[in-house]
Amino acid sequence: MSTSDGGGAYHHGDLRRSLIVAAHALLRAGGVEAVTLREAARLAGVSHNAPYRHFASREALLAALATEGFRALRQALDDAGRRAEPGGRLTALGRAYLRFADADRATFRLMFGGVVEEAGHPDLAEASGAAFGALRSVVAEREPSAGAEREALRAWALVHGLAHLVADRQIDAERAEACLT
Amino acid sequence: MSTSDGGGAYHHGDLRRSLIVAAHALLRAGGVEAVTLREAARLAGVSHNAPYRHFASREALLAALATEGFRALRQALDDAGRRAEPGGRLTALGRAYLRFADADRATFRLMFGGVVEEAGHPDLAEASGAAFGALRSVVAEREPSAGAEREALRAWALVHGLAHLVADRQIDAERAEACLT
DNA sequence: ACCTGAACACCGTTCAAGT
DNA sequence: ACCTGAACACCGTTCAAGT
Repeated sequence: MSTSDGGGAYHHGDLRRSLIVAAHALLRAGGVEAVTLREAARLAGVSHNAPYRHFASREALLAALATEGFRALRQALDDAGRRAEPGGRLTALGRAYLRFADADRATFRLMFGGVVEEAGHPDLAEASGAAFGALRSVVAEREPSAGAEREALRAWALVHGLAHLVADRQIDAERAEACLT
Repeated sequence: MSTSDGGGAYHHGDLRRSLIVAAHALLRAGGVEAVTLREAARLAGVSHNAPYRHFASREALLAALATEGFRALRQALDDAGRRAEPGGRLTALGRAYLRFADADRATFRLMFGGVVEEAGHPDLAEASGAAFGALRSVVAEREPSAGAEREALRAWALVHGLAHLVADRQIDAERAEACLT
């Protein structure tokens, strides 16, 4: 009801969301360093100070972006896993992982760039844990033998490394996908 | 002669180097966002404007840090390759790569974080190319068969992914090294 | 609750000088 | 050549108000 009642007094039914959308646009366009509270506020049409009602600091806004990124990644991994036959599940998840990195390089880098530390951002830690959990469980299901943990870690690292190389434009997404077997 | 003649008029025989050292300390202590020209100048004992004699912009300073990082990485890879027997060369390089990421996480992230683009920084592009070349040549020497390119890329991605996981503190360096076989 | 304007200490960058 | 001080437009963050 608060979203569409058209009241004129407050600009937004959901300023928090507007700020995240604006910040995401800034992130995609110019990387982390282009994400500023003041510019996000400008894009959302509010004063430079309004964001503090929703984010305690610039880092909190960045943490929210990273959190959304991990949720989207987890969603993509889950969808890929559901659509694949059991035998091809790991490859399907790997492809989804690589496509995520390729489609939103800036967010991928924010998620893994160390600018926001998970400590002190429980939502972020939870979202990141959930995304890794989705990947790990599928890896584990394919490697139930002895030495499974090491093989699971290798598979994870391979996908993760390929994703970084894709995000850094060192290789293109197709070559990366061909490495998944 | 200019380094130690103790002339009092100019603070430094090599302000450029002093600034890089200062910026590196800032990078290690607080990540990319903590690297500012003004603070580096302060640490070097010069006015906030002096750095512009040596770096055209903040990004140029960051590019210099990344360049030094790639040179150090290349050095570490070369040393590791020289010390290893031919059969264990790839593993040795992988270990050196992981140790580099573990020892200087912030620089590793700067090198691969996308904040500085290689285009427009030829020194950086050259240093990065040289480091990758060292890795690639050893990978290629171990995989001379058909499908070699794909296997080389897999090996590279594995090491790179492990290094990122180490830099992000998702796994520790020992577990990562155990994955190199 | 949610928003605003003024204020403070920072930063990158430029300019006009000084030796 | 190399350095300085003043200046400008930004930014994060805080404070005192307004509805």
